[in-house]
Order: sequence, then structure tokens, then C-alpha cells
Amino acid sequence: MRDIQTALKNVVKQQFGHDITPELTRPDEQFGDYATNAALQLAGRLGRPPREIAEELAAALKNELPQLKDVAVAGPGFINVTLDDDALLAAAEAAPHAKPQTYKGKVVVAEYSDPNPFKALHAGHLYTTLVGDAISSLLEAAGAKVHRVNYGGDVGLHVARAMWGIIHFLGGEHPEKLADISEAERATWISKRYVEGNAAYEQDETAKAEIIALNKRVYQLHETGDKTSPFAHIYWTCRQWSYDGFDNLYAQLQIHPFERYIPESEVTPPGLEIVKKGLKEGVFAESDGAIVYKGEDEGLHTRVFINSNGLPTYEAKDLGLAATKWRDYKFDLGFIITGNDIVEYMKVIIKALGHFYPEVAERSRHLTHGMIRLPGGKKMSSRKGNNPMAQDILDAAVAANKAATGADDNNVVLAAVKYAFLKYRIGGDMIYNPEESVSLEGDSGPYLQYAHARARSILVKAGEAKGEAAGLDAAERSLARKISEYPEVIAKAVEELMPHHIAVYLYELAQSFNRFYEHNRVVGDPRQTTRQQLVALYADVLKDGLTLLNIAAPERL
RNA sequence: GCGCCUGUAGCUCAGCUGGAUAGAGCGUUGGCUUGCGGAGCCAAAGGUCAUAGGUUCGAAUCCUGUCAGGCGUACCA
Repeated sequence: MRDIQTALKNVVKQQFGHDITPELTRPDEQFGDYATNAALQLAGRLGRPPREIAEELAAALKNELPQLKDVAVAGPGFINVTLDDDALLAAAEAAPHAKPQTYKGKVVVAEYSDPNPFKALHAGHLYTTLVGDAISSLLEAAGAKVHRVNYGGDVGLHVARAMWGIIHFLGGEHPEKLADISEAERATWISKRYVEGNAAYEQDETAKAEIIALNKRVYQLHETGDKTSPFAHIYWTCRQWSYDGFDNLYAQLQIHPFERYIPESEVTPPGLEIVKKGLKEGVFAESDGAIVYKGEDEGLHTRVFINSNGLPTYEAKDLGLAATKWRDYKFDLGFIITGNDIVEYMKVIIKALGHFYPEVAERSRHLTHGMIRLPGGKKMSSRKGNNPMAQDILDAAVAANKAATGADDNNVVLAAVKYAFLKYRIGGDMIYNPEESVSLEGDSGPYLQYAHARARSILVKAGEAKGEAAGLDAAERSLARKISEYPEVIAKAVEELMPHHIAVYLYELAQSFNRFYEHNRVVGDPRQTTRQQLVALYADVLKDGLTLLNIAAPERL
């Protein structure tokens, strides 16, 4: 593909004196293997009929690359290129291993998941976790060194609310009573206390005052390094329980482990320093007793970085977080995945950051996902009807799988959930349908697992390849062509940081294979050698693609 | 009010750095069927790509207006 593109570029330059990078696309199969609209683009600049230019370009290209089977002009001025069978087969053979190394030697910091200790993960956390892990894997495959980091708020009002609930439950600051909580229920126990504290904060003025006081105590505890007071004991113990709970969920999901948690408390001091420095330099301003960044002149809005009580807000901490990541990793790309409700917020942060670390602001990418909803507005969360918890999603998948198959296969359930979340373009809201996700028919993770296992089983049955078969027949060619597209799909997914391209392609590939397989015998056929090779390549690509999405591809189901 | 995002088949979604007849799954209808793992294949029905303009040889894709929905809009995260 690269050869054709280079040749085309040269030809355009020689013939027409224009230095453009012509686009090579995959047209409908009936037209050929590749197509370019270079002639149509040139027509405007040259003021000549596009078909005429196309004819000249096609002839020159054919001359440049005589090994091409066909170079034809079609429609308004497209140039369609058809590869020789050997070249196509060679491209298919390379496909499972030919990944574009666009990130070779690059350092990437991937920040995703980002749950807050003392609270339960909701469905959105599950979404960023799966997408973040997939993008990380993708970048690794493209040659990057990826640092997976997880950021979360271990200080702040939500922690104070949880601490209030905990202390209330324990009947005072009695850390010894924590021993009564069994290991299995620790994480949910804490999130229940948070819910109680949250309710108290909203409804009870006395409790609200207490929670505000607790908030300050939590900050003080970090400032003084207190690890031993009863209050500190409760705090540190429960914080660790939260992290343990997160780790349990990640293990359950079988995703790559995070390199580290960066707690909010750790980035608060550097964040405060940046804001203080910025205040002197005039980047930040005082307003109503708070320290703010005025974004209006840059088309943004004003945000508070230090509130009128002198406490840092999330904004200040985010600056500290960026500085910390930069200090530790000196990355080429730092991406963050969060819900899309904070896009405007993040723009202000990055803008403010640019005053101190312009290179970091430039290398930071904020990716977002939308809300997760359930079909028909069905409510599934215990607490907030329209905001399901991560565990609710997993439980629903397990239940749907059990209902459909009667079995309890964790591999299948994970494939179902991961694929369901990864097959959509990130950015917008999505509806998670548990029944469809576990379905063995249609565009699902389990379907692809089956497709892979079936291909492997054909290969087992086929044994050693024997005999020689020349060329490719029409059905074989069609499959080989689809297989050969794989590296281009990866390149696009890497460039756009969009793993859904892979999911979409894998399903199309499976469809291509099924069409081929319907009417073409593999084992025992005179063309067995060629066909067997294609089946092997197909299975390899499926496995490779599923692996990039962090979905298991077992040899048999 | 202002800003950001979304609006493609009954439902869920691809396609969106402009290009050839707008695609897929589910659902509906009809066919294939003792198969190499049929968890599949073929076919049909189903679309004013929210809407009105504009730019262009060419617009689902770019620009503007309108409508609808979501989110954000200073001391929550």
C-alpha cells in the first residue's frame, strides 16, 4: 500500500508538478483493491477535466509499478488499482504482524478509570477503564511505552461525607470496630457509608457543619503526616480498602494492571504551588476571596482554583496532577479519558496549564465518553435509577448469559461486556443491552470468540498443509483482501485513538470469512493448501485484534 | 442567555480530514440446511441521513440559521 502511495505521489509530482499526498482508500470490492481521487483533486487546481487527468495518471502509475494487475479509471475520475494475486496474498500473510510503528520510542501516559476512593465505581468508570486499557494496548502495539495511571480523590468533600458516615456507623472514632467488617464486604460497606453521609449533608444542617469540619481534618491529616490518631487510622484503613476494592474489580475484568494510583492528596501541594506562582504572575486573579482563572478572553469561562476558604479545588489539583505526570514521565502523549460532561472544564485546565508547561498542554489529549444507559430506560441501579454502577453492568451480563446459555462462563461474559463497550465510537452516549451483548448471534464479543475457535478447529482437523495450489480463486481473493486491510485499520485506530475501528473491522472480517466458508470446502479440497493458509491468517488476525481489545480468544469454547 | 455535544432504517449503531448505488446487527418476511463447530449463508421489505438554506463538478460528511435532546456555565467532582 505504501509503495502505491509513494509511486502515486511521485507520478503526480512528475506529471503535474504538484506536491500532494494522495489518499489511497479501500473502495467497494467490485472496483478494485485501492482507489484514489487524486485526479479529482487536481482537476480543480489544473482547470482540466478530471477524467483526462485520471487517464494520464493511471498510465503513468502503471508504468511506474508494472507489477500492478490493473489500473483503471472509473466514474468521475477515480483511479482504481487492482493488485496481482501474489502481491495480495503477500499482504494478507503480513497482516497479522505488520503493525504500524507510529509510536516507536514514544512515551505515553494513559490516565483512565479514575474512581474516587470511598465511593463505588459507576458504569462510566467501567467505560473509561475498558476503553483506556484498549487504547493503551493499541499504542503499545504501535511501539509506545505506556504508563497506565489511575487518579482519584482521596481528599475533598466526598471523602468527608464518607468519613462522617463511617464514624457515625462506628459510634465515634473507634478504628478497632473496623475489624467487625468482613473482608468481602469492605468496599460496598464504605460506599454505603458515603451514601449515608451524602444524604446527611443534604438534609441535616448539623451534619453538614460536621462534614465541613471533617473535610478540613482530612487535609490536615495529610499535611501533618498523621498515621496514628484514631481518625487517621480510620481514614487510612478505609482508603486502602477502597483501593483493594478497585483492584479486585480490575482483576475481575482481566485488564492490564495500573502502574500506580496517583491520589489527589499527593498532587495537592504541587497544585497549590502552581496556583500561588500563577497568582504572582497574573495568570490567576483574586475574586470574592477566591483565586480564579478567567477564561472568558479565550472563549472559555472562569473557574475557581482555590476557594474562599483557602482550600484547593479540583482545578488546582489537576494542575498538580499534570505537573506530577510530566515530572515522572516526560511523555510524548498524555491522554485522559473522562465523561464528556467535563470537556469545558478540561479546556480551562489545559489552558491554565499552558501558562506554566506549554509543552505539556500541547501533548495532552482529553478523550471523553458519554453516559451509559439501559434499553428502554430500564432502571437497574439500586441507588440512582439512571446511573448504573459498574458492578450492575457486570451482574446484568452474567445474568443475561446464564439466561441465554444456562452456563456461567466468565470468559464469555467478559468478552460480551468489553466488546459491547468498545464497538461504539467513543464520545457519545451509549446504550448497553445485556441480552445483545452476550448473544451468540450477531455483532457481539462471544460471536467473535466463536468465530475464532471454529477457525482453529478447522485447522486442527486439516493437519499439515499438503499440495500446491496456484493463484487465488474469486472467493479466496475476497477473503485475502479483507485480511490484508488489517494493518490499515490498526493505523487508523492508532491515529484517531479510537479502538472501535478494530471492533467494526473484526466483525466485517468474520462476515467475509463466513461467506467464503459457506461454499468453499477447506479440508480435502484440491485447493486445501491455499485455503488452509487463509483460514490460519484469518484466525491469527481475529486473535490479534481481539487481544488488542483485551478480549480473550480461546482456541476452543 | 451563552458555550460544548448529539440527531443516519422500527431499535442499537458504523460511515463524518467531501467522492462511485447511504451500510451492519437486532427485529420482520421468504429461501438454503443430516454442516469442515449452521453460533452460518442468500434474498426481500424498511431511509426527505432532524430541518431550511449556502459552498462545491460532487454534501450524511464543510458553513449558517431553525427545531429537538443531553451536558456545562465560580468556590461539587
